[in-house]
Amino acid sequence: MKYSKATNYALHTMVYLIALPKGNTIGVHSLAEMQDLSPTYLSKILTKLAKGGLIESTPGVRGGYKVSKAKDSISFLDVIKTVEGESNLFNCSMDHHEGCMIENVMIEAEQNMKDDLAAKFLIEITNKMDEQSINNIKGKAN
Amino acid sequence: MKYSKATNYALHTMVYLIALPKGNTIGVHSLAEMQDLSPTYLSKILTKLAKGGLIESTPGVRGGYKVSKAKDSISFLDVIKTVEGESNLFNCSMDHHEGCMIENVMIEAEQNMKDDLAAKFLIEITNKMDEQSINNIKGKAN
DNA sequence: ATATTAAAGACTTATATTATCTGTAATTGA
DNA sequence: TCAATTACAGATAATATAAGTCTTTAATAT
Ligand code: SF4
Ligand code: SF4
Repeated sequence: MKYSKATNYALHTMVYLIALPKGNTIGVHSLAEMQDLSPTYLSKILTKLAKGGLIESTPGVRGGYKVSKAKDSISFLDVIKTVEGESNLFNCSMDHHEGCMIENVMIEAEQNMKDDLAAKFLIEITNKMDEQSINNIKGKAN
Repeated sequence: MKYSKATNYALHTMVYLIALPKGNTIGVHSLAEMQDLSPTYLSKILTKLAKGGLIESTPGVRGGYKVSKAKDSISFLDVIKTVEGESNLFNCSMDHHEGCMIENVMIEAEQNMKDDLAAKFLIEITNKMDEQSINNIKGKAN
């Protein structure tokens, strides 16, 4: 059981987007280049984040992506939920779920993780980025 | 990201083994039948649990499996760790991990889940099984 | 108009999970 | 000793999911 690479890419991308000056956008090409991955693949992930309401996009010349919420309000959980989906880590395929105690235990444990992830904000990561990286990103903004 | 079916099978199997009278063993055939799955596949999972020290096996006629620790000491985490392995949910493939703050956040969140799973014991599930199920298992002991 | 950008869908490839098949070794009991 | 029973190991196959590519379309600014 592992988080997908897509989650990794999404988290890093969000950190970059948060580092952008307010209102600026950056294209998927630059974002992919910084993470050394294919733009088309990252594009899918960005579309997911956009549909999830975390970022917004503008097509066309000088278009790109920017965050669509207050930068200090975006939690790790927000990103992970959007990319990985909402379903539970443990899901039994049987159909007599009512009152299942095994599921209850698993769901409760998972909730502890989620609570923690909901209280951790990406801006904390961005705030600790070094000056050079920040300037690098700003330089790539549209 | 999901827990594997193997984890589900392992948890149920452990509940059954804990329900057995102390010292009794039960074969993989019966355990698989109760969960409606292939004995050979379950066998692999049981071997893993045995190597992990949670259960012990005796081959040969009237052999089978039994728990190898105090029944009230076996936690959900014990089982999950044995089946799913020890690696972290989030693992970045880059090689500059030192002091990575993203990883720190993820690992800490995961630890909250693990702490909870380590405090939940399978015997609680067994204790709440109905009489009929318990007797069914006892009847299949060797 | 044209260049640039995101979005969408079909498709392929890679990887992990799930499952089966076959054979071997250990143990019991007749 | 012999036969039945059981766990164990390894190869293989089947399936599901994730990861990544390719191509086309649509929107936008200059
Ligand atoms: S008891 Fe719960 S986990 Fe077990 S088979 Fe039923 S629903 Fe699934
Ligand atoms: S900062 Fe952390 S998560 Fe990001 S690439 Fe480096 S090691 Fe991986």
